[in-house]
Amino acid sequence: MRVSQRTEYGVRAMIALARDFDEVISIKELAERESMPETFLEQIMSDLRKAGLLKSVRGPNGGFRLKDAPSEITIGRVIATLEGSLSPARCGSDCSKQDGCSTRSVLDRIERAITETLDGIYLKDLVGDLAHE
Amino acid sequence: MRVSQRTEYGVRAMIALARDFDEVISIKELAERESMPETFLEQIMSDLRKAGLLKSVRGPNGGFRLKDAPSEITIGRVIATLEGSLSPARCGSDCSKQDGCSTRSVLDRIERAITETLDGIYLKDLVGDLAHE
DNA sequence: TTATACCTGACTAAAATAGTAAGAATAGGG
DNA sequence: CCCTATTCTTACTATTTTAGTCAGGTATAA
Ligand code: FES
Ligand code: FES
Repeated sequence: MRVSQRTEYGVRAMIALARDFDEVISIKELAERESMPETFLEQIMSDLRKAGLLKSVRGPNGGFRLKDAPSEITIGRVIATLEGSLSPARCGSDCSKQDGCSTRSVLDRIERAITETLDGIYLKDLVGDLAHE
Repeated sequence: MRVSQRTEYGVRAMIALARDFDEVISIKELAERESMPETFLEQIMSDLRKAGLLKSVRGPNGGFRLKDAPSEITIGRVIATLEGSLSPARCGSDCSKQDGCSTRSVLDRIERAITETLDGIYLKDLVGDLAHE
């Protein structure tokens, strides 16, 4: 049930952008600051942009910035985007056997707990923290 | 952040044993009932036994039974055993950078939420549910 | 027009997962 | 005492996922 490295990078990138959310920061700069692999980060940023969490600026002096204010983006939204979903279940919400499935009822309760927790944490709540490799 | 197949099998096995917790049930029987791969289940049961969740009986008519009553075993204990821990963090609790680490503070909050949720669910609460492949 | 940076998709190496297989140890029944 | 059913232990293998790399294309400021 561990979170992927990819997700961790993404979260750290979002927090870094939240730190000075008025500036446009390039992938190169970001990767250096947070010591993350540049081309890998590129993919991750692309997904976050497609999900509507980031705005990108192309060309020289281009880069990324948050689409919304750090006080409006929850970490739940970030992780759900990167991880695909917050549910630990192996089968989708369309699984035909859902009804009365014991494993599912447990897994769904986990999802609810995670969602409630993470929807209460905003990027602005984390900008003061350090970012560690 | 998905739970492994292995963990799912283990949970289902525990619930099945909770259904008639006064009987000794063999791996073969269990694997058949729940349609799980027999030799894979064998490993899982072994771990659960080593963790003190099961008692085993060797020889003919042997098998497994719960060590404690279904009203005393939480699903949190089961999953923590199978999964190693309930924490989604990538680095252990001994990580030197823990202090003020942004990712960590988020991940620790997730762990707390999961733990609280799962420590409130006992095997006896799930015996009524069906088990699905 | 050129350098900078995002964008895209295909590719690869390593690690984790999901099993299989083989045999040793133990215990009950004839 | 032997046969058989079962757990126990370890080693191996195939598949999938993860974590990245690489090569090239596209937009844009200067
Ligand atoms: S197997 Fe899909 S919900 Fe239980
Ligand atoms: S890197 Fe281990 S706690 Fe942040």
